[in-house]
Amino acid sequence: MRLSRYFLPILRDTPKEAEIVSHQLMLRTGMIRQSSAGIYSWLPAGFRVLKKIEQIVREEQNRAGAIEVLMPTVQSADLWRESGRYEAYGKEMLRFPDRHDREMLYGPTNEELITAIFRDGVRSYKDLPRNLYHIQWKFRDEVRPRFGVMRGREFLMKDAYSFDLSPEEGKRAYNRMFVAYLRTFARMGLKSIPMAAESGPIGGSLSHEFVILAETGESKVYCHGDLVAGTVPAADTDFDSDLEPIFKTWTSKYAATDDQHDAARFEREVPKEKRVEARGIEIGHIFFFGTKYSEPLGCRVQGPDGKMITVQMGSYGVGVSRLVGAIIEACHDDAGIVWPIPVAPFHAGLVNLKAGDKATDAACEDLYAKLGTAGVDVLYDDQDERAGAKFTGMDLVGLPLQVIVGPKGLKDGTVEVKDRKSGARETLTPEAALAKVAAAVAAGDRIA
RNA sequence: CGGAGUGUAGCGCAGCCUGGUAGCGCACCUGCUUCGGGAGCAGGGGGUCGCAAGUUCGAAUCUUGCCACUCCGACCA
Repeated sequence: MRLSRYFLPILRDTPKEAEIVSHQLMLRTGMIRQSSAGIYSWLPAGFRVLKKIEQIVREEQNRAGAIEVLMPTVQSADLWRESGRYEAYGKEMLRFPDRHDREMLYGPTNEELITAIFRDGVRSYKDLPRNLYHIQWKFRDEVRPRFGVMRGREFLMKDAYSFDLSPEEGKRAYNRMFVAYLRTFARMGLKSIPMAAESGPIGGSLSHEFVILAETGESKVYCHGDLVAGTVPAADTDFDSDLEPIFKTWTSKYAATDDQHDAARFEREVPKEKRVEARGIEIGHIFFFGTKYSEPLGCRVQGPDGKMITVQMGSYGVGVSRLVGAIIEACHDDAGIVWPIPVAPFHAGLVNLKAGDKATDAACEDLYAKLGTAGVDVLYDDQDERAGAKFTGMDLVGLPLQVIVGPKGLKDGTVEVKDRKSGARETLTPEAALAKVAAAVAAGDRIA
């Protein structure tokens, strides 16, 4: 993409409504604009990041055997009456009548709808186990939205729902999502920690929150230090195998959110030097809740003995839009965002230090074409303007690599490659620069 | 929903106390000079001062009501 044809409205000053760094940086780098409290438009750069995160989530869901569907944002109140949640949900649910005065709502979650869909589509125990997910906008009319996309009213969420014949099978489904989540967040450059959690209004018995540590986290968390550097299951993990050992490894050490924290147990089980007390951002939450929804909604299948079996369910959420903010909270420095390669809006910036100079333009055009061919997403700063303003823009926007091309270097047949994270610069031939960037991008898409 | 604040150009702000018809920095447009890391000079465009009512000869400024947004708390992916 050429900057001269792109829409990247950068702000030099920080808008005053933004309190936390991710919100400030998202506004400044032209990723989002607020349209009303807790509701945002995604501008091109932000939308790219959102889509990259969404795609990683999708790939790992698919890898774990979940099947993608798409349910609507607007739902009818009827189903919610069946589950009993229409009254229970309260003011967080946005309700409105349609033209026939039917009661409608903007979905805050989808347990009811997916259960009805699944119920109406299966008859036999042979149709289980299944896990259906979708990635769709949700709306929860929060009393107090804040922190930009970290706590908006409208947000993009991946929610998966598992259907099993027995609690034991249900636990296996839970484990599959548990492992998928560890991989999902690791692929985005995050160190997520599963923590015992309260199941809250969704209900149920087994629940873990996936949390990343960040100063601006909303809640206090406590865990064993070993969990921060835990080993993430590899891509070739067999999701049909027994994943309980992986689950045990990750849950045997102490980790709890504030509301579940047991100070005495923490001190008993975790040696002093390993105790981590920090703030955390919740980026995923998984629940096993048995028949809480399948029972009232009548989601049953016929078993081999001819008897009806009420399906065991779990639900598994990832805050996709929240992750954009969460990643920035975890990955930034004084100069701006430092994107992990897999979620960066562009892998690399190509900077023309002297647009209008024939040799420089030609070298840039050549590199631009070749980087594209090599599978590198490039933002090409081709603007015929004063050079200075561009570079800090690249740093602010946080592109992982920058290829800097100017007449002086070209005299010696070289360009510069700058690494955003370390700030290191290397003087290379254009061919070597191309190879280096392509290799870095390929390496960056693997789990470290 | 309780408490506290803020609304003046795209962003950041001054002006309001002590009413006289709007200003600064950045951004934007034009020209010239510049050009290896957030350029300089000159010229210029853009605002019914959140909305409404009131007071007044006259309201960004005073009064009242409303709306929006932000922060702290309670609540939450």
